[in-house]
Formats: sequence, C-alpha cells, structure tokens
Amino acid sequence: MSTANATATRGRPKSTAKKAQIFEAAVNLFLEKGFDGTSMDEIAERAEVSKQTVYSHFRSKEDLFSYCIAEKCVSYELSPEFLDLERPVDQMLRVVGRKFTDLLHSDDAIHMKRLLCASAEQSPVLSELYYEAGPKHMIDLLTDYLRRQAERGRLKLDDPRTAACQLLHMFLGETHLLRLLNLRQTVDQEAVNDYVDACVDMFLRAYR
Amino acid sequence: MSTANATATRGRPKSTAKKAQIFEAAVNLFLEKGFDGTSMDEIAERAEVSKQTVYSHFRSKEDLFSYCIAEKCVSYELSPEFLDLERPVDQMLRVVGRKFTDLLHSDDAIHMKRLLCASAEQSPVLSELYYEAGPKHMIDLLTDYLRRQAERGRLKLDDPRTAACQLLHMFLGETHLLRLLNLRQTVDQEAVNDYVDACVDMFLRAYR
DNA sequence: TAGATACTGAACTGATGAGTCTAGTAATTC
DNA sequence: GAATTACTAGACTCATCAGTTCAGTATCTA
Repeated sequence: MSTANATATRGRPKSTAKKAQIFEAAVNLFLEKGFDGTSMDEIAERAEVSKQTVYSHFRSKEDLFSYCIAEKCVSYELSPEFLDLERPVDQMLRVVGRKFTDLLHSDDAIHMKRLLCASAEQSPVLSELYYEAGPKHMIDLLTDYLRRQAERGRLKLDDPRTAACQLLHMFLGETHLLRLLNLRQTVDQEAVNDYVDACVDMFLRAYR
Repeated sequence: MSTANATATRGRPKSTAKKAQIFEAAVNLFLEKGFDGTSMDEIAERAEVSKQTVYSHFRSKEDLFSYCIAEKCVSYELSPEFLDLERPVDQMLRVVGRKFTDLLHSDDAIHMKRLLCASAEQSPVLSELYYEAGPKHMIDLLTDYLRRQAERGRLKLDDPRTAACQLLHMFLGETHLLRLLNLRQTVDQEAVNDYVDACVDMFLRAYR
C-alpha cells in the first residue's frame, strides 16, 4: 500500500490510493445504479475497503456523491485547440459534430446526464458544475469559432451564440433522446455521421 | 362517495373516484419527488384514502408508478389538426415552435422527463410509452407536414424526417437543458420566442 | 521505540418504508 | 335482511441502509 500525502501531519497519513479506489467504485456505482440505488456498503465492498475508511475520507454519502460528480465534470472539459480557423468551415464543423456526438452518446455521458436530471431537484449546485464544464463550455468554444469565421467573411451571421446553440442541439438529435431513454443500447455510427453531415450542410446553407 | 363500475359484480363495487384520487396524488408526488422519494403512506395520505385502499387498486408501488406514467403519456398526444397546409409555411412553423416549446419547457414536462431518465435503466417499457406518445408522435406529425409542403413545392428537401428532427431539436435549445438541470426556475417567454423565430428563419433559409 | 492516526471487520442503532393483518364500518346486490 | 365486497385506521413484520462504535492491527512521524 503505497502512500503519499501533501501536508505532513503526525501519525499514519491517509492513503490517497484508498481515496482513489473509493472514488472509482463510487462513481461507477452511482452512474450505473443512481444515488438511491447505491449503498455505502456496496461502495466499500467494490472499493475493497472497509466502510469506516469510506467515512474517514468522506463525511457522508451526499459528500461522496458531490465529489464524484465534480471530479467527473472536470474530465468533460474540452480543450479549444482542435477548433482550427484555417481549415475549411464545412470540414471543421463536421469534425466538431463527430467529436460532439461521440462524446454525448457515450454510455458515460448518458449515465451522467440521467444522474444529474434525477438529482437536479435536490442539488442544482451539481447541475451548475456540469453545465459549466460541459454544455456551456462547448457552446462558448463554438460561439467563438463562429464569430471569428464571420469576421473573416466565411459565414454570415449576426448572433454567433444563437447559431452555436442551434447547431449543437441539432447534432444531439433523436439518437441522444433514445439513448437517454434507454431505447437504444448501441449507436449506429454511420447513421449518426450521416445525420451530422446533413446538419452541417443545412447549417451552412442557412449561414452562407 | 359516488361510485360507478362497469362490470356488475356482487358486493360493494370499487370506487373509481378513489382510484382517480390515488392517481392524482401519486402522479403529482412522483413528478415532484421521484419514485424513490415518494412513499406509499404519503400517497395514501394525500389521496385522503387508506393505505389498504391504495393496495386494493394497485398491486404494488411499481404498478402504481407504471399506471401513472402510462396515463400521463396519453395526455401528451397532440392532435394533428393544428398543422394547416394552407397557411404560409413560416407562420405555421412559428406556431409549431411556440406550442412545442410551451409544452416542453413546462414544469410538468420537465418533471416527466427527469422521472423517465431516472427510471430508464430499470424499465425501458415506460420510456417506450413516453417516446411514442410524445417525441415520436410530434416528429411524425411534422415530417408529414414537411413532406406535403415539399410536394407542393413550398419547401426543398429530400428527407423530411431528418428536417423535422433538426427543427424540433433546435427548438429545444439551451432553455430546455437549463430547465432540465433545474438551473432555470422560470422561462423568459420573449427570449424563447425570439429564439424560435431565429430557428424558423434559419430553417427556411436552408430549405428554401 | 512511543505516540498518533489509518484501516479492518463486524456488530450495532435508528430510521424509513413496502407490504400485511385485523377488526370494525360502509355500501351494494340478491 | 343476508351475503359480499370496499374502505378505514392503525398496528405490525421485515428488510434495507446511513451512519456509529469498538477492539484489534497496520503504518506512519518524531
């Protein structure tokens, strides 16, 4: 059991490895079975850790849950680098569409969204975290890209944010809803790609 | 206590009024607090009915839940009458957009969607009901409308179903997500209307 | 090595909640 | 009126689960 702790205290330091194990177990269980459907005993068992250790790292179940969601949200942050202003707009938007739908139709993202919808009533704080790291961040990136391309005269639009919302929400389409409702276990990648292409074509016909 | 029962049996018939009370109480509680967050005692209390009566009308909590969702889905069926082929397309689509967003941003619809997302893992049967009565039905109606307008030469599109999906998902936009995540308690009706108009404009620029 | 803290495992507490049971009352049919 | 079934109120069973307690062991710092 290797151990590392930043602040030097007396006695045996808390194992960051154990904390990671707990997080890993908890996040997977929460995503699979929801908050209410997951028990602390289950988490401890899957983490191969005693229940007391779970409570020594996290004050309560809610606490652990928040930690999991917050941690997960961080991983959703997309880097803006891939939005290349030099590439042809249609090509670039197709790439964006593919990346975006890949991410959003993934099991992980679907489970996450379900979880947040379910917990939205009790804790909008977590929704906030998710929204900022995920959807809002993506909209901001695309808005910026569209504005710049408009300035270059490659697109004709006066409200880049509205346009970004339109395109991204179109991308989601029926597949996303079907996945969310658990009516599709697998994604027909080809069909999604065709749909994305159709959206880009349509978008560009409208915005030059 | 007025009572009416279709099938004539011996003894006191079950009160359809009581059943309706139970349904009313249950559906509201489920929508407000979710499946796990609602207890049968609570339902009985709000319905002003004894717990035993609840169990005499419904076999189990799951049973009652399914009944509620199914019943609610029926109420989501939109009649196709309002899609008038004679009115100018842009005008008609604006009306559709307003009706659609009004419905989908309502507290009721938002709670319903949250509920279904949460229960999607355990029972895709309910998702199916919802999807057929709500989204799918709406898509079908609009697809039909778009096809007919294309036949009349008022629109230029080869895949009316894709176009319908695009438009409807655009309509949802950021507001829907924010409502779903409980980050907006009220809807800025004017902003939504402007957004809907922008979507219709954009849609028509793309499809003639 | 001593003092301190982490971890284990298992038993325990207290609350909540689904579903049952019972005894009595109300409504309906024949 | 007699048989039958619905409804009520409340107590009851049984399981689950968040969080605690405890006694013993492991691992760290000084």
